[in-house]
Amino acid sequence: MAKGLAKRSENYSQWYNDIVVKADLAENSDVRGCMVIKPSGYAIWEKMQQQLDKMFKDTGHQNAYFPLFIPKSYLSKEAAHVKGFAKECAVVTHYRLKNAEDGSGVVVDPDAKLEEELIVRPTSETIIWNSYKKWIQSYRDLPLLINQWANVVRWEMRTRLFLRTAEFLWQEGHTAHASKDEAIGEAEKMLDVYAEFAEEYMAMPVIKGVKTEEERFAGALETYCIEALMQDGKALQAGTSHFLGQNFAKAFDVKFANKEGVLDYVWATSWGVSTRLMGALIMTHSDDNGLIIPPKLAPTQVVIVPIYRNDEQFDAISAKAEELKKELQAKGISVKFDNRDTHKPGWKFAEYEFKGVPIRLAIGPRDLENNEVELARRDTLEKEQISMMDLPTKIEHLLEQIQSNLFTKAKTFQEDNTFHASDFKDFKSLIKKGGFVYAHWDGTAETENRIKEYTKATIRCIPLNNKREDGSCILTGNPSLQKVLFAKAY
RNA sequence: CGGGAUGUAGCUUAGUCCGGUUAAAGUGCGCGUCUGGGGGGCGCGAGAUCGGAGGUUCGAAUCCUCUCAUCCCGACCA
Repeated sequence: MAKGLAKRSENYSQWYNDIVVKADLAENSDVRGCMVIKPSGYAIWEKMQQQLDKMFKDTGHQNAYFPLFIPKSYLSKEAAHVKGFAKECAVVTHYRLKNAEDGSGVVVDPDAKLEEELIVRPTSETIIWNSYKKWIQSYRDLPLLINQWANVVRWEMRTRLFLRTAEFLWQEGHTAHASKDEAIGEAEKMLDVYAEFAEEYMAMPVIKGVKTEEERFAGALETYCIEALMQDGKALQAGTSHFLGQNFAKAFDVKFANKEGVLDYVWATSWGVSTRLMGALIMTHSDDNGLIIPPKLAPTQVVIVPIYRNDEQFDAISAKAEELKKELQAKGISVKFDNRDTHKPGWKFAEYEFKGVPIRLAIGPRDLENNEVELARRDTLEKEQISMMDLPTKIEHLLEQIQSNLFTKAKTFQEDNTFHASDFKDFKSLIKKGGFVYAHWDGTAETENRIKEYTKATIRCIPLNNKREDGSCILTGNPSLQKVLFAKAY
């Protein structure tokens, strides 16, 4: 086990925190609830961004940027929306500081009070729809498919690095459509994009579904989500996509003339994923030896560590390593040759293992003599001596293998920890154990809340393409048409 | 905002109950040296006005008062 890292089995949340801090991904800042994302962590986020951005563009979206500050009056235009966010908004009330008269520093200048307070965006629906009103007049202006990469602020009481922070980074897509069906199609399409990203790139299996009314986004008619299962048996919502109906169009008076010249409100969607995905990535794959990053998101996929006793050996190894590095780079593989003389090989091994680099190559004098390298893979911790012959091709294939192995492992874990409850007693013990639990539910918010009260478990989603099966609610015994997915959640 | 706790070196902490030389350790940092195939050994060194203010005392990290800050548990949550 890695030094200074808690074991998952003993203290899961300590383990998570240790990984984030010791793998140098992020740290708490002096600003309560806010984090500093360090270079190692930000590099992974950039890989995620790059891929998602490409997928958004491939599905016809364009990036734009809207203001950080939202006039208070905008936020209050959609009733359900403001209700959902009111309790966690940061508010700007003044625009100037001045020197304190007693010389103790600066104070807020009471003369610089804003006419109307500005809200630091918790999400941007309102300010964006205020613009859309000006942009949309005709069916020819539709669909409008916009995404923005931004930071948002939600004043959380209890925060955890990446999983819940007061300020976080995300993307938010906001689209406008001429028809209801098209908007629903868009929300579903983006959910598919998220699911594909999660499974193909993060190697994290997810369940696609819709939220119950209780769990729905403030202002949405339907909230779609992808839910993932973490190693401690708790669920994590990894992405959401909302069908907003005409709620925002009505609140901001966004109408368009259709082909017949008749005015109608436009139909809307919004969808987002955040730096919370970093938390999901960490908790899906990592082990008691540290972080594990799937190759497709690893900023460094291969690291080469030289082992030597003198300058002569170092020079010979460096020449070989540089050559190998070029060959790997030619195949689009990101490589780091760690030629620092300030750290020893053993130290470097531990370091890269902890930081989750998928493949490590060690080259020493013995290897050079035999035309071999020592190859260690992070996912299985296996080490083997392999010939330099065709090494780049072997590594290329191995990276693909590691990627698929991580997904398979996570998928197996998810399957092994998915259960079906037959009655409430059964349900309680399954939930206590952790994992996804399918159970019949009578469809009422009241029952949902009572179950939450008794067990702390919530309905994560009603899976898409769910099997219809008649049954009776585990709590009330009332008729139910299908089982829904319960779990304790982050 | 209710309940509980803690502030001592960059970090983690001991010392506080029961006041007494120059405030201790691990880790990290710097230098030297032996080293180098899994976080290495040895030696030397820098680094703390003990959260802040006031008080009690011959003497305060330690006792008292006030103050500031942070953390944990609850209500809320991408």
